[in-house]
Amino acid sequence: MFNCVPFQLNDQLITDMAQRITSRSTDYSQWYLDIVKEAQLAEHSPVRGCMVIKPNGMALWENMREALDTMFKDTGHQNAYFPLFIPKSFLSKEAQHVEGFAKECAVITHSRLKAVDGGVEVDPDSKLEEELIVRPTSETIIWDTYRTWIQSYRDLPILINQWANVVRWEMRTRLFLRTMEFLWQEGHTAHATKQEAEEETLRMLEVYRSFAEDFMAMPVITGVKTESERFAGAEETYCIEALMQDGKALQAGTSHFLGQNFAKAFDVKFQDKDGDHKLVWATSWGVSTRLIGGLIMTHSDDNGLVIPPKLAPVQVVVVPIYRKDDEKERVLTYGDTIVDELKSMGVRVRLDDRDNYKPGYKFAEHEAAGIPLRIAIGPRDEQNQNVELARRDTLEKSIQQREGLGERVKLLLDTIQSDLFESAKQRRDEQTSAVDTYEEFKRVLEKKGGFIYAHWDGTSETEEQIKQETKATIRCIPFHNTNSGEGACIVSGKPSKQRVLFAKAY
RNA sequence: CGGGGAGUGGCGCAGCCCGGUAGCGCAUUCGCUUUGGGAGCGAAGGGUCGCAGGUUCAAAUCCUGUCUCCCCGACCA
Repeated sequence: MFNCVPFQLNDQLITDMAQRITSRSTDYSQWYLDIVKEAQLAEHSPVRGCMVIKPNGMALWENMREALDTMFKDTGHQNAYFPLFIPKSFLSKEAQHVEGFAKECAVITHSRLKAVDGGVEVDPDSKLEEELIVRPTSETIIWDTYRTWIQSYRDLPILINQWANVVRWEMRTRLFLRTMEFLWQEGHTAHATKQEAEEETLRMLEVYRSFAEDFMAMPVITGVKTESERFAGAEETYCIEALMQDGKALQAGTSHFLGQNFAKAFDVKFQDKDGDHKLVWATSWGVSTRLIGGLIMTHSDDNGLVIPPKLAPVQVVVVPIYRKDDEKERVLTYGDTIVDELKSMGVRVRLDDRDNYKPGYKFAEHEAAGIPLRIAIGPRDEQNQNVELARRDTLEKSIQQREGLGERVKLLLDTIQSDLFESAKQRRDEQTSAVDTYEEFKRVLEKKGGFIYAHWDGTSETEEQIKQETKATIRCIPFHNTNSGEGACIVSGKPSKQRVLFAKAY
């Protein structure tokens, strides 16, 4: 009997959950902020638009970073570091680039403060001859450097990645999704041929797709951006697009084919085998802490965050339950054997032996933090050589034998990882529609949201009109289009080769 | 930058309309009882009420200015 109904919900818990469900359906933003807060990921900083990433959030980012870094190195890349400050003149060398970023740059104009009755003010005498920009992205300073690194075809390709922080002075910010300062990686590569650079662009897009789906368990659509959504200075921008639970799209990563734009702007040439001097071909690609936002909005439920096992800083938490000192000793010793076994098998496990919280509190806390698996052990479990295993994703609980626990935990973590992906994918597919008329487009967007496949005539004018009238944008022209086939543009009626992917986006 | 809301112990809030020297819940510390779904009781500590002016015998409260945060738009990874 005990094993069948080990716990009971109390009134308070039911009330709390009801309130949360209500708040989520009415205000997704608040729900998102609650998750960030309860999972102890980040908080607002005293500086407008910035955030303090707390240890939980940083541990998650570090795991993501490590997985990505491994993938970058496996594809032949190396890490390097370039300056935070960029001379203002660099930014103006590539015409589209300056247009794209000029409106959101932090500018350093002075180098000193001076004390003035109790406070400080900017010393006017310290005005810089040339202002410095805090990098919004590093193409310019990197290509200025590449000029000195590249002379011969033997110097190519250069395959470099940088982990850094960048600043974009955004008008409106949201934790993780759009902060003024954010952490990211930016890859910058230089190649001898166009083909090589194009291959690199797509190779890195595939790395991002694989990371999003295999590690984050976040299904994405890969494709190419339209001209108006293209990165400032790129010839072609490829992206991975994810769909959040509220039906809005999130651009989760981009990979740009930069052509010879930056090589021209910074005069980066190499002497080829044939003796000719040629301009270098370039790519850049990046993902940011925005991915944490994507992770939260893809998997979380009303009990808090859900982290896929591959990325979870703690994969399994062991919660001991006891009344008296002799029970405590027995249970903790029992717990130690479990922790030792899991550790030896490479599982990231933590024994929560804090004495000042009751088990119920710990359960709720670990659920909010998104730990994939919980093992609860009490005196009876110790006696019967059992454990109670609880999955974070499904909230299912079961009694398991102690014997062979390590193997079962490893299997279960794998199962959770793939189940998370499958259920996220199912959710996304349910929120994906294909339409043939503008009326239907508007109706679906209004009532259901999500991804909408529709025919488009390929012009920026039509794209802009749809954006103005519905707030939906073309997320990408997908590579693998299950809704392909020719048709007519939903607005202009002109012929269209394939449907493109629309959604309201973050 | 436009529209709306809000800044009061660590966190969440009440008090403001109608000025009179700051209160509640959670958290913290100590004690006892507890521990299988966010424990109970008792006691204690902690706040120049975002900031700067002004009105007044007296300002969390009224007036002016200013900064910040949240939500909705325009911009963006």
